[in-house]
Amino acid sequence: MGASKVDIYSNEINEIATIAKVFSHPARVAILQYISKQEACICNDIVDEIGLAQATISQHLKVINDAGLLDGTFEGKSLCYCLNVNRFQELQSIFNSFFNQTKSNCC
Amino acid sequence: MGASKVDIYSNEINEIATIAKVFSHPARVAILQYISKQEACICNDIVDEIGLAQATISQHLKVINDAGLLDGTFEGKSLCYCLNVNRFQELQSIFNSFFNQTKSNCC
DNA sequence: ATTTAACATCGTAATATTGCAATAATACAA
DNA sequence: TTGTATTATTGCAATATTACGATGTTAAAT
Repeated sequence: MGASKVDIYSNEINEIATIAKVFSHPARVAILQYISKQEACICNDIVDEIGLAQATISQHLKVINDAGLLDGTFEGKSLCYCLNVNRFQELQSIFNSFFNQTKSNCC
Repeated sequence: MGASKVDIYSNEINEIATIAKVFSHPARVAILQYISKQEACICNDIVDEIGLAQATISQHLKVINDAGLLDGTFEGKSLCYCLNVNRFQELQSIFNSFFNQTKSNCC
């Protein structure tokens, strides 16, 4: 096997897991942190900053983008990757509501 | 490759990614949610509830436990898995501080 | 001491992820 | 159009993860 059995879980559970997966790799966390610190940044900056190959960074950016976390504007020949703050806060609040509804009542 | 280059990131970044990884599989999210709803539960309950093999559940429980999220008490021949609420809230707050310090200032 | 019940661990197969080099695609500049 | 710079995509190789059956382990019951 090796594949997650996605269909046996509720949508809510799958959503939490999908969101968490975005943050489950340090490169993506670093990229998000870096993007949020810059006024404008292009992929090559990220490559220099993080220390992975350009292809690898591009791949991680795709994962971040698929989660709706990027707002890109085209500026000349280079892309401006920006954090989609609304979406970011949406993920935060989905996560927090999971945390808040998960309480222990034994031990 | 296939292995994450953990050593090129800060401790904070690796910590976020490590925490997120715990929640990045729906089975673990479901297990956490289930544990928090029960007054006492043992592994076999979880197996029935989630629909994965006992060995698989046990494996996921190990990941959850390694994150410090379980408080287990032994009751006779069966284990009582409980959520470590303090640790759970600690993870929530680490996550939230990451979210809160990550803001966009372009676009 | 045996059996039974509940979980853990091991071994293994299947799939996913990570990372990079090479190559494509795109947009601007000359 | 040709070149150049920037990012995406493709095609691997290496490692990680997921899942399960089989087998251990442990503790209570008989």
